[in-house]
Amino acid sequence: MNANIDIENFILDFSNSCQKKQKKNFSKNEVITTYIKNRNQLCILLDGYADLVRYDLNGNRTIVEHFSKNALFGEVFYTITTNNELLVEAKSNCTVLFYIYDDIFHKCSNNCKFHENLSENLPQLILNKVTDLNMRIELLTQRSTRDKLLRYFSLLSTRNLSKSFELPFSLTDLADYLSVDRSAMMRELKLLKEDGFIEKVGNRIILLYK
Amino acid sequence: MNANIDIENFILDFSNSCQKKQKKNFSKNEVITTYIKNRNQLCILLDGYADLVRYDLNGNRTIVEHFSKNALFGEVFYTITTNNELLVEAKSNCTVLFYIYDDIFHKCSNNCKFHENLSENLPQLILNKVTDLNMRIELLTQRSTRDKLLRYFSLLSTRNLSKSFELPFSLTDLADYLSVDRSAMMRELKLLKEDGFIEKVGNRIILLYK
DNA sequence: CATAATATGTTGCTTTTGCAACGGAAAATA
DNA sequence: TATTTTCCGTTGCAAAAGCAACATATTATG
Repeated sequence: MNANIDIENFILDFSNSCQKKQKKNFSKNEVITTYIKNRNQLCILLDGYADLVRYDLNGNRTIVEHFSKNALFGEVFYTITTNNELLVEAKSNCTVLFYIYDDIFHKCSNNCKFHENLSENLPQLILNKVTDLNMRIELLTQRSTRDKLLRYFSLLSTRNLSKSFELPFSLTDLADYLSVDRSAMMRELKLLKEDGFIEKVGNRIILLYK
Repeated sequence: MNANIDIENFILDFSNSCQKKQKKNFSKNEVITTYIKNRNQLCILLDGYADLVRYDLNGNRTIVEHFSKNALFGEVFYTITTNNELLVEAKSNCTVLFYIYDDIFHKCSNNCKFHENLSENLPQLILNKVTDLNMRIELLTQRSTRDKLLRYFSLLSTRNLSKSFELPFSLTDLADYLSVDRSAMMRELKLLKEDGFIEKVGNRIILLYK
């Protein structure tokens, strides 16, 4: 998000040199990849939206991360310790670059342009991921559904530089993202409207407080 | 944790060259640093234990991260958007290296050994942080206090390669780490004992299931 | 060692959340 | 366009979690 690097050029080089990579298109709702230990797959979302989703043994679905253009994902970011399924699902038509690495920070033997760019830009991209994850943690540590909603709305408001913004999720998915029950979230959403904190027009939220 | 880099040597060089850094000692319960926007401070915990703690407007205390030897912290990892206080508190006697950076990934003009090592090792250290944060998120997305406890215990069990392990937290702090009410957590802990899931001897937990 | 401070353990009560179920709206698909 | 599927919105009831208060144990500290 706050990357001051030339990601467009990076992506371009990423796509045009070296062999251990592959570009693929996906339609909405297709599974882009699953996280499997030791496969060493790194992915970049070139276009579209996708979610990292976990299905646990109780049947709960959790949206672990929400990815948009230029997001990095793959099991390199994950220490896989559970038997839970971890899937990346396309939420729109997507273009994804897959890359299999030996050592993620080392240049390949070919000394190709792609790897030069990768090792140059990867640290900053990963740092961006850290700040994203820290924001996610701030959301999840809110103690009530109301606080989670308000914190999330405030975040979107800041990002959009406006008190009025579109939700990037369906309400069903928002509940899975905040890790709460959908009907309980709907109830809280209604209370927030009744208490004059927000207005909701379709998929658009308008914050009414200071 | 899974860093296959020579962190001891890194730390050594970190300590012995270049000027924009400072080594300090802290006693238990002292505040090591607070997160302040745009100060560009990066810290490495050379020794001891420390917590990143957030105090919110409702008076809740949350342990955002728990740091041990060689952990990286500082506002570079954080997009500070709230008015909440973010403090790093020493949980034992600590030695901390502070470093003020201009551009975190660029070598300084001196071309010193410290910066050479920093830019070499930082990416891997940050990647480790990502995997830590992802585990933290997995914990926090558990839907009940029971599931949070069991997930956390399972994690410690894996780390210690044993069904029996010491808690690195007081129970009060554990509640703040899992983002739940302490008394509710104590109740759940009792139920876990009664239901035969765990045994608890002082600060030691023993897992009794498969 | 005495005393203060902090942590553990417990409980009754209240509030919040989850669960299950349903009808209607909207969107996807044949 | 008709029909199926998914999503939205709601509710009653049950379960879980939070709050407040307290007693006891343990740990720091003068």
